[in-house]
Amino acid sequence: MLDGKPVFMVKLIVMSSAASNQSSNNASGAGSGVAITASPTFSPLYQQIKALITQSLQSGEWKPGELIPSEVELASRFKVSQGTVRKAIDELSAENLVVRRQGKGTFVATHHEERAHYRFLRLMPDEGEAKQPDNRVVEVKRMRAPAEVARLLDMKSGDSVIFIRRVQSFDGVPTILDELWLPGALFRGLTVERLVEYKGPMYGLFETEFGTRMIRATERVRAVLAEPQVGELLDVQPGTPLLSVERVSFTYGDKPVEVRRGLYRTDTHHYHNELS
Amino acid sequence: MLDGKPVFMVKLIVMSSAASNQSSNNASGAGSGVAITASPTFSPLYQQIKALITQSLQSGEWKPGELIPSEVELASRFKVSQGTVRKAIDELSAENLVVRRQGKGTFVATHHEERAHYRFLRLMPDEGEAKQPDNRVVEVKRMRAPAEVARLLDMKSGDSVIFIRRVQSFDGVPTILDELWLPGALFRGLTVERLVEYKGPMYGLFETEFGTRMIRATERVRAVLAEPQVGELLDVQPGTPLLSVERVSFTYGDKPVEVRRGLYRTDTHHYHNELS
DNA sequence: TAGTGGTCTAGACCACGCT
DNA sequence: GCGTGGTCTAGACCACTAG
Repeated sequence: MLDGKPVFMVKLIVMSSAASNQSSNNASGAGSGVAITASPTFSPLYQQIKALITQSLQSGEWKPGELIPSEVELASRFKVSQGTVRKAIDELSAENLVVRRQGKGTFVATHHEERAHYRFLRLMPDEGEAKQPDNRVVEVKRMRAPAEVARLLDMKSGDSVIFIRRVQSFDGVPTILDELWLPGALFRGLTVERLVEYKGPMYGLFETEFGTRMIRATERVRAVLAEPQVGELLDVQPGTPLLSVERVSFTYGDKPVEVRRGLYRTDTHHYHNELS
Repeated sequence: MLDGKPVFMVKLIVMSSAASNQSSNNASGAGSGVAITASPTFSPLYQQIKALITQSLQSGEWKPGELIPSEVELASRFKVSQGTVRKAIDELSAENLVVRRQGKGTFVATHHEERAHYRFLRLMPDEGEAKQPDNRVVEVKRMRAPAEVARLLDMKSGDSVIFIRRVQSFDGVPTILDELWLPGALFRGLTVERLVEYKGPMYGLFETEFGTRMIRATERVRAVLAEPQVGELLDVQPGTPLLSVERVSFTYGDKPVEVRRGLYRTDTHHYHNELS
């Protein structure tokens, strides 16, 4: 593997009589292969394989929804055992980067699936099943990044961002007011028309049309009072208590690519969370 | 394993020439051992091992903080390979029921550790490191379960519950007002004195003094306005927006054992969440 | 030095989905 | 029937901890 280009550790394809094996103090727990480290930071083989697979995901070699090579093929490609590849994919699967389907193969995760639609939407109805909201895009414009947004997006203040404001309704009741800031360079060509035309989750649009896949996010939730302008959009009195949800979303390499501020009505819905 | 007492599947210790192996249509993927099922519900061996270990945790055979038998010993006890035990413990570890420590062994998880203290407290300061709050117990009393509480605790309405009200402060600022309802039968003898005396997290007290370990919880978060009585306890004006966090905590076997309603000030703190 | 969990391998069979 | 992921085993060596 690695064609002799060490990252942290070089795995030598030596099956026996390892002459240069100076019983390293920092080796992997390999069985048949022998491994030594080039630096004090130890990294198991399966983590290196995981990193290599992640690179292929990030580079677009395997696109969302597509089938990736089977475990046996990856094992032979990387010159490791299937078990090692398996452990790497286990972690990728746990991180929702990849989805395994018994009998079919392993697929790159995509936001175009039922199961993904509610992964980032924690607002649930108090009674009954979760439903897909209706979207109404209020505004899309290009602007200069406010200082706070620029800081969160790891950009310079004043850099170009795309700003979106939209309202989501459940059963005709406006419930979520979202404001989004996206790096202008990544989302060039995003217009109100394309947003409105597109059916399905917005992250699906970002993934398919702009090649940016949201992987994880952090949220900060607060209680606030509805301002008059907000009250109009959400059809509530000014002073109504609302949840303020500040989200920062990340793509591969922990790169922030979205700042979102949502205001949620919680009279018939609640923000659901599992602690474990 | 199981001494011939089948749960879902019987693992026969037959190493070769399995005469009675009628090529079952629903067997485990065993290598050397042969396995057949007694019912149509298939359960992998490691899941059965996991269930057995969980039983020992639940029964108190191994108490919180204690070392459990090593993987090799469990493997020999259950007559399976170490790899199978390992996979079972992997899952228990992922569920925070157990903590692995390389070179030392596997320990029963406990709320008496640094790492556990913040597992169920999602309120974080906007700036700086998380700190342990100061507790002030306002009230402890025995009462009859309100209908809603009884429903959530899987009890009959009117059954005895213990009610606790307390205020938690950060840097002297009252920030959290908690109201708790606990099943009276499980927490008999819980008094305001014992709560006040006890240093450390409340779940640690529950675990040590009452033998009930909280494993997971669900929360429903809403935005509400401070009532006058609440405003006094949290030192805010009536009408101040607060987070309302309704928690139901579960112990082994998904049994609900706590209903908690927290009101959080979010002027200098926020409810933190990771989406992945 | 002994014992524990952590990594890695090789090989076997099973459940599943498709052709 | 074949290929995929899922389970299980046996054995090896490594990293870490403690006596």
